Amino acid sequence: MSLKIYNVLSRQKEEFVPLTPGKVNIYVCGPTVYDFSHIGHAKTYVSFDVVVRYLRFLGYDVLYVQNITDVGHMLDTGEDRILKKARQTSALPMQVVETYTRAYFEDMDALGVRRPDISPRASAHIPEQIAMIEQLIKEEHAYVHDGSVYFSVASFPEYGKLSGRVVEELEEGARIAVREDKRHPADFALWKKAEPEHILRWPSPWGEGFPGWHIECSAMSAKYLGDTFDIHGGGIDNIFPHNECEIAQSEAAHGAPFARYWMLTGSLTLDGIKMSKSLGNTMSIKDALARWRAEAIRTFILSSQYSNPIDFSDEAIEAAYKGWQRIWGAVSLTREQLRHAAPGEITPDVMAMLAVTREQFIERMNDDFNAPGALAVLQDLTRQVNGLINEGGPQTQGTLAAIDALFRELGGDVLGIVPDREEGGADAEREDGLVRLLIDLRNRARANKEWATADTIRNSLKELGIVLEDRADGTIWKLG
RNA sequence: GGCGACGUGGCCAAGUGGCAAGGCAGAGGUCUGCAAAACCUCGAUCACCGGUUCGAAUCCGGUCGUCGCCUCCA
Repeated sequence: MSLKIYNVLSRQKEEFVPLTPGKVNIYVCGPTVYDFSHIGHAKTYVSFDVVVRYLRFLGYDVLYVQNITDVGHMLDTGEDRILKKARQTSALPMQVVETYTRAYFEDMDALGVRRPDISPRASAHIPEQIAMIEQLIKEEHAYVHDGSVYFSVASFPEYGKLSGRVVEELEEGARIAVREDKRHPADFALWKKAEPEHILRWPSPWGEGFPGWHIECSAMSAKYLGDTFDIHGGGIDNIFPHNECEIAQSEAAHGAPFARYWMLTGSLTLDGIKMSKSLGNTMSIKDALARWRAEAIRTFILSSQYSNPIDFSDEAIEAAYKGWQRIWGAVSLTREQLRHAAPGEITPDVMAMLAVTREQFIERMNDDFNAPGALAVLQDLTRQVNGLINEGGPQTQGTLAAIDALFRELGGDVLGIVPDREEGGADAEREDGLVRLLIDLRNRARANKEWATADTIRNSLKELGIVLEDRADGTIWKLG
């Protein structure tokens, strides 16, 4: 069975056939760096992280580009949001940009999101954007008015094909501000003339100004991925106008199809309400990471299909965390057993079971990256491994190593929820040694039926976040 | 008003024509010094109405409801 992707452009699931066999070029709309990233960003970027990880798992040579918007993203007051932040914090605009770009990568790193191959900044691609605008003017898809340049929606009949919007209806909409300088209310800015107080400015054929928000994605995706590329991703909330404008600009300028598959992630609500800067009900990734470990957040996000909306709540993420603990418990148990397992080959039964698991996992992921289904497969594996180790007696090195390898491959490499080892930094080994020493002392007490001493050690460790579990074959510990 | 998603057991959620995955919570059991973990067992006619079909959660029509977008937002 081959990979199928739900293509928003065609509104149906399609078999994925890359432009160039074996290679996938993918572009995902990145963040505007004027504030800390929130858990909505986490949903989108964790989702695409898994998409890219899975494509690589399948053997594709993936080139993943994700922009950093550091200019041109305006508020409806006409003020650039980065300039606004700079003014509020008495900082230079590029200081603001640098601060939040770094914070964004820190957050993504902490969430286990692998970095894109290229993270181009809008401000570093002004010449490319100007060149593209000139091309659009030449092709009569854009016009100049008083130092600004607008894209003419009327010149591109397919405008609206992604979002299902119809230009005529937009015209009637009362919510689109009619600007004197636009020929059509739906026309959008490619280049804006900079007023004297606007610090972020560049020279252009039309005078000093700055690029419109949409053009960066068109210019930078073309530069790094080509006029036509395989997958374009982003959050569903940007389908209109942003994504629609990208398509119009790119296809009008290049005379070639833009992205072939459009994948858009569902929005995230917080306690049932849409999270937005204007409403003020946001939760930053840093806040979330202070309360839950990254794997719990990833598991929560991957518990529903990427295209569906999800609601973030304490109950929901707690349930996801408990579910993750089951998987992690089986992985830890496997690795613990592996420390002193007898040499030996993998048994045929286990080999067959692992092969079926791997097959089912791939089947689920091939169905439009069905991560929830893939998680269910890992839960089945978890149940079988627990049964095998707890009831099936001691397992050989070969068996345990194969189980561990499969967890690493599917849960680790693809989903990013099974770490190579429990975190603990440089002191991890020392900590492990100390805990094992305490376990040894406690077990001597238990042998003498000194239950009070044994329980004191266990309870004290629990307060430090270390949980002991007495098994028939020995005591193991884990972080609670 | 327009566009688009969605409504599956207490909660989350997979499943696009053929006996309804998985997780969380709950109940009972096994194991255990106790605990924890684990394992076993137990639960849904899939919002409602009508239609197509031998057969529908899945297709079609309608009703009700929730959410997102249309203005900055991943």
